[in-house]
Amino acid sequence: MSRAGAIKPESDHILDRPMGDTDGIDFEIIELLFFAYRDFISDPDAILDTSGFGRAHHRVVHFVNREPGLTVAALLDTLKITKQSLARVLKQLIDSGYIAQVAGPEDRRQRRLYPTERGRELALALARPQSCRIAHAMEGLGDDGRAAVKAFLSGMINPATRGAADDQDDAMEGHER
Amino acid sequence: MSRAGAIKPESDHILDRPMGDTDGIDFEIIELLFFAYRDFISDPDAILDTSGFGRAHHRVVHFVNREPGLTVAALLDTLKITKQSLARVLKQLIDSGYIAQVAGPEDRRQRRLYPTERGRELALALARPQSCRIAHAMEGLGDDGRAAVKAFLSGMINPATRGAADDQDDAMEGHER
DNA sequence: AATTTATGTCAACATAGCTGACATATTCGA
DNA sequence: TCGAATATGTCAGCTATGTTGACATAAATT
Repeated sequence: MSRAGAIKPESDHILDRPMGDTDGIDFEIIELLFFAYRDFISDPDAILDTSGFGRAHHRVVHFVNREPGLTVAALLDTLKITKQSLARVLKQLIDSGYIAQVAGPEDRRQRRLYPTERGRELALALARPQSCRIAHAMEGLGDDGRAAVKAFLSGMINPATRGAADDQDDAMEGHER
Repeated sequence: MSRAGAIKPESDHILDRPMGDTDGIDFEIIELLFFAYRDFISDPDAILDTSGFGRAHHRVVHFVNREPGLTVAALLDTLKITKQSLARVLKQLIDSGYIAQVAGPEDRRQRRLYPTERGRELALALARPQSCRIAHAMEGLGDDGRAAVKAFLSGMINPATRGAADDQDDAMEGHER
């Protein structure tokens, strides 16, 4: 039924020329990023399907393992999702024994999040294929090429976010946010 | 209620050491990719919110503009989603006048997809901030650095996908898939 | 004429995001 | 010390976007 009407829309100003590089836009990198990221997350996705978890769980497990003891607020800030959204997956991860909560030593309102051994194993299992993929993609590159990749990716990140990401080796204890 | 039980799970083997670079895993790039991609799609997301569309629409509009006349089957293959999933957003885009369908000249079962001027404008508007972000991230890099970035991103893509992405300038007419 | 192909469509479901409202425990400031 | 602010949890419902399975139609192929 929608068939007959759609056949010859000659009035609709149809364009048949590809949107190309005449517009000064770097479509190549845009598409490379799309495909690269899609395949990049397909590796952990396959593992997660087995465990009954999803990408949301992946992110939580990852960051809790990267910064044991981080607060719920800090995690929310990193993930940029709502607490209701986090609550769902976090509860499952705690109930399944991948993550444990401990009341904050100073501020006992806080629930600091720690990985269990099980949680650590999962995080590592998820990171491994991604690391392999990265290593493969870096294969042909020299130190300067690798540095360029890091500089590029850093430059893609918003300043506010970048602040947190750059300080990945700092504890930043004392002012969570 | 879940409060009392969660405070002191000393039996649970809690880990307080960050999952670090002792495991031979490149967590830095993993996180850079996560943040970079998140911010990368936040630009078009903001525009799409205005139009009442979402990321799914973005992808469809993008690829139809990049390869006008592509078939539904080819688009499904690029996006790697089901036809039912595509149908929803495609219908909206057609109804709103962003994309037009034309029966295939040779095989009239095909619905070849073309952008309208409106669709082209939307695709460009969505690509522009992404291109700016990329240009900014590339700023400090020389030609070799830029080449390294492209090589890296290409290397991150699965071979099957990479085939299609590499041929982006080919018409590939005659064997859609 | 029968089958395969390209596409569309209906129905039901899952994941993961969202808003809004409200509860509880704890800390902090006046 | 009391009231406000903070950190977190939770209930209820909505949206976007993916999934599977089943079936319909038109056109091409054999």
